[in-house]
Amino acid sequence: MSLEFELCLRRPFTLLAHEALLNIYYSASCLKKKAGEFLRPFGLTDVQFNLMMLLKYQSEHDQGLSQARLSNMMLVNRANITSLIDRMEKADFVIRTPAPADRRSNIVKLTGRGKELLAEIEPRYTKEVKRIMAALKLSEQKTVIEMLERIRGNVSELNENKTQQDVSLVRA
Amino acid sequence: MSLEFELCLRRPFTLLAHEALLNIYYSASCLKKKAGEFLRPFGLTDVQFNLMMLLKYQSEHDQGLSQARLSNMMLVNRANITSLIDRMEKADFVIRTPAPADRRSNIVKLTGRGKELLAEIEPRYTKEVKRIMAALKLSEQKTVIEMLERIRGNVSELNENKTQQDVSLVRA
DNA sequence: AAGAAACAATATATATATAAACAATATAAA
DNA sequence: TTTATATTGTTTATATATATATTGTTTCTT
Repeated sequence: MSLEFELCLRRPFTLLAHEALLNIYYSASCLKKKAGEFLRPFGLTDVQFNLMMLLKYQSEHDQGLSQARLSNMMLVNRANITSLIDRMEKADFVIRTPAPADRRSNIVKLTGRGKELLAEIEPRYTKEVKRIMAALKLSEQKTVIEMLERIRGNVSELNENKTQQDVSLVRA
Repeated sequence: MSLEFELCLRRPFTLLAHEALLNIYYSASCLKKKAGEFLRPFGLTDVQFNLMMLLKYQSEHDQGLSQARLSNMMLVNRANITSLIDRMEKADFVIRTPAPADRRSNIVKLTGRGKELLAEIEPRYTKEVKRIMAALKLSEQKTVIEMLERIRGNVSELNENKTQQDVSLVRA
């Protein structure tokens, strides 16, 4: 269903580029909303779930990740990570410990309860992602990814939210 | 540049569907951020600009739109529109007047200042949208739109944020 | 017409987002 | 090694988002 229809617009878009842009934006909004509804019964927000997934899959041997690393991987401003972790720590999903090597840094890890909850949610989440994205064939999914990458390439050079360390880490 | 690279992930995605979903989500986030940076010098947020564009292009003969209509067209919860209009009214971008036909309803219109500002911003905004979306050929833009529509179709039947009036309005 | 249902705007509580500024710490450069 | 710069986490202020509840108002049903 077209955006024009979904948003009850009286007049069509005059610029295709703008319609495409708003489609990306609106689709993300729908997906985010859907994720929120799905996760709500588990007491999680989509952002919190995403953070837990990163802790599970992006940290070596359950070592956890620093708040700075998490914020880079999540597009979440460093300023938000503080309160986000605060809430998640209060809910006993994660724990925060001082990093031994760097006294500025905190290491965030999943708690037992966090791991259990994630184990319960993840298969259902994956199933739902597959169901929704089955709207596209695998080849089409690749096409969308590639096109979106091209668009982001035109938005800006590099996300300035990254540190030099991150950049070199990735280029390595 | 791949999401894996941009987010400095240590491990690749295991599920293509998930990678595609996160690409949509991340791309929208980048575009929103970019729009915010672009509009900031004019004293506007992306949401406020979007609202002003709707007032300009979606109301008949400058009649304005009700808050309810605006919230449907914007994906913004009705609860948010109140404070959004409050801020924009205070900044003299829009005015709110009671609807003559329905005493429950407010009509929102652009002020002179709002129109002037929009006239100043719009051509530059359009230029920037064109520049960014030039990453895709017109045929590709159509493809993206069509694919995203299919995905949204799988997310849910209909946005339950709409009133029956809106739905019938569109189907008319 | 009377009652039930729907609707418009508002208010409140919570959770992100943004930018900006800060203190403590670490690292690079001279 | 001192100095300059960069980084980490935090706090604050503002702007959306979500859900939920409430007050008028309108419309639909009977």
